[in-house]
Amino acid sequence: MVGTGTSRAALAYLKALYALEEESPRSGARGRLGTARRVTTSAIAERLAVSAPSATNMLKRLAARDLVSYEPYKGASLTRKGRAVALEIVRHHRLLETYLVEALGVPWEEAHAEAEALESNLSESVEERMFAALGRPRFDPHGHSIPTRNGAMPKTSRRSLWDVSDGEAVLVAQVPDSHSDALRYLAEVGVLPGVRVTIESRGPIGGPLFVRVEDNEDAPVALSKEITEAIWVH
Amino acid sequence: MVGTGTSRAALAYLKALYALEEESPRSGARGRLGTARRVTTSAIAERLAVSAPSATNMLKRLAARDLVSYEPYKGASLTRKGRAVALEIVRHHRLLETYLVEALGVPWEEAHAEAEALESNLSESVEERMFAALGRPRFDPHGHSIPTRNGAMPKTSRRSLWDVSDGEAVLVAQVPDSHSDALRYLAEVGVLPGVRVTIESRGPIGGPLFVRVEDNEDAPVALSKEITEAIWVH
DNA sequence: CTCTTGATTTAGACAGGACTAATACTGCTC
DNA sequence: GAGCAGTATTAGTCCTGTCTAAATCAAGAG
Repeated sequence: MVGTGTSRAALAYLKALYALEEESPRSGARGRLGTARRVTTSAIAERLAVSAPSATNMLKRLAARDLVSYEPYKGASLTRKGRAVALEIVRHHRLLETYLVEALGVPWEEAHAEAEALESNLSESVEERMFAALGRPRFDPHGHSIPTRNGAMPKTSRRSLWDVSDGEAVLVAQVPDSHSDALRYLAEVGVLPGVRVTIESRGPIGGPLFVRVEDNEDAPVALSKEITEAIWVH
Repeated sequence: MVGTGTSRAALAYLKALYALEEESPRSGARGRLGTARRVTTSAIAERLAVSAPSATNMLKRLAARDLVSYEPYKGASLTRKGRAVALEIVRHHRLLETYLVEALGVPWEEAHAEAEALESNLSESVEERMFAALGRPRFDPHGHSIPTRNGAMPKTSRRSLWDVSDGEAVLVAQVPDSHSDALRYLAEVGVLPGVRVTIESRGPIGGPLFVRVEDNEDAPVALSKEITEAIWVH
């Protein structure tokens, strides 16, 4: 299993922390080099649908095990050790998603939840077999890159579809993995990783983006600000 | 996942209870018809490597949820409801074992442990997909029959190899699924489900059984009483 | 019928996780 | 620099599951 001796719940916190560190600060090209971006207690609590005190409580325990560095009122961040565990489980998750979709035909939008249920009990040995069976994939079905076994995470584009200017054509790199309704819709209109899309126009301030999908003669599809912010392109 | 709302630990108890009910009483052709064979607290505790008080405690809680019928000092047995949950998880377990071996090439003797780790988080949907991918198998790699989805358990032979008389030839129906050392050995010498074997001779009282494996010109293999008692034939 | 022994259960603690209510801190505004 | 709003943390409970030590039951031996 993962990060031996680390409970399912603790792993969930580490994973959430990892995700929040990744997505949040964009840190405006600043704050790189060890300036560990701290994540607030409430952000974690919200992400895990747990009360704030529960989060505080768990963060303190994870800190005691040197998996996160936590300073009261200042938020938390993963230690090197905690990051390794988080990456291990992210790898499990994404590999499982890929396997479920590719090998077992699980629908795209259900893969995330199924993988989440299984990820914390997947052994390294089975993981390795799935990895080989899939041909050592580098991306999961949503376009997220799969960390390597020794915990290296390939860099990916961080430009969101929302930030693309009108008329520009870009390649979809990744879409979110949760929110199955949204995923079902994206699959339906063909906005998938690897597909080229062009911004046709956009509605008034904060309004929807009208996107033309390659090889699709239909009317452009309308996508909300929220979803286009979560779609990354290059 | 399984038996919704039932924790991993509780499921382990139900599964153990099911296994113990199955293997124990042989009930000398008597005690059929509803005479629910009661399993002792200590048998469960031993099986799960847990203290006796822990077992008592859990049995009481399972009884409160109407999953087992439990009477102090008299042992416990599964209720209809508990049996259904147990069978569901047994199905998950055996299907997973089969899948791991067939589809992913996990070694025979490791399948049990890997399946155990995953079984309680397998959704019905993924289970169904694995079942279909395998061609709706009826037996797992150790020859145990896989309960149907609606909880019916096909009857199997209950004659143990130990009880076969000298010179008689029988077909191996099933071998145990745990004890990887023993399994590795059985695989090595070719004593597998579906293989025909003949009892050559047996050592002095309680001594090893010497078994000749079909199509194998080598010397007969020696198998202990313990292992031959756990191998079922027809 | 009583005693002894071994299996079981009760009692009492503890660790992990989660919650609500109450308190304390931080940082922004004036 | 004081006040306030909002965020975080502490306090105190609860529920699972597990353990050890102590008490209790059941059943066979005499």
